[in-house]
Amino acid sequence: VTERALRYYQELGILEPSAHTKGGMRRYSRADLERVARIRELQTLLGLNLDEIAAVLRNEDRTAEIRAAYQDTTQSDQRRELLIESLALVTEMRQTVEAKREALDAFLADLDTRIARINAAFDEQSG
Amino acid sequence: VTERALRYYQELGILEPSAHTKGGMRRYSRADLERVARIRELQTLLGLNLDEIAAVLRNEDRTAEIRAAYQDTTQSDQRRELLIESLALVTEMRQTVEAKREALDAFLADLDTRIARINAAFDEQSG
DNA sequence: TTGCTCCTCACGTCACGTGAGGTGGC
DNA sequence: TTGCTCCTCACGTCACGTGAGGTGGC
Repeated sequence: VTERALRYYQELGILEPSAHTKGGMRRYSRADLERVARIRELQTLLGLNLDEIAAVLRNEDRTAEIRAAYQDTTQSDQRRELLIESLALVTEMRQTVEAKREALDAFLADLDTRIARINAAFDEQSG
Repeated sequence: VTERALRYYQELGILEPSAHTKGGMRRYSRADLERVARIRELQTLLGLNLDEIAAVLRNEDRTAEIRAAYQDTTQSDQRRELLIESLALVTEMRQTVEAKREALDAFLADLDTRIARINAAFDEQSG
């Protein structure tokens, strides 16, 4: 992951360096880098574009907020709303991931039959 | 998959329409469309770029050729070479797919703990 | 103080998307 | 014969890659 990518994520508003030096240099914390890793994971594993990733990250940030402010019991209605929203989003993502995994399994099975076929051709040649 | 994509694949030499009308219109056979499906599968599931896909397709085309010309026993040495090459390529692909599947499994497990956590928060709220 | 790193434009790339305008076959 | 489909440029887009040239902090 290059400098350019980090700047591009910042430009899109999905990654803000947690600190700047007085000279204007961007400082990335460990949490920032984990966020970068999350972005790349969502890109490569699920094939999401940066708009979709922005939506996922927004939701994850909000649920993290709820968890952090769990003491204040006053707004339990709003909290319930956010829990419902999170559950819907995560469940939806789970389904797409599950579908992708099944497709990958089918792909693997196909590769295995190819390998078996090639080995059979070898045997036929030797025998 | 749009017209533009088909033309682009043709431009790169990875998909040639199997026939043309006298007027110059491209005719895609069922085998052509299967090739397109293969291209998309390699793109979306494995994240290969069109250069890498070209290499995979070249190999698959050659192994298909070998299988088709299996009668002529004369060039058994060359055939063995191609079998070895194919086995290496398919085995390598199998490993990357396996790695991807394991990553997806880990991703699924993470989603499941998130779902469980949200449900626990619901229970805590109701109880 | 001197490199060196980081900075901001800005153009290039890959895999197409999307009209713009024109010819030719059911 | 008349639309309509397919054709070829050609510019736009997304997610960066890659220098070009300049300032500022160990």
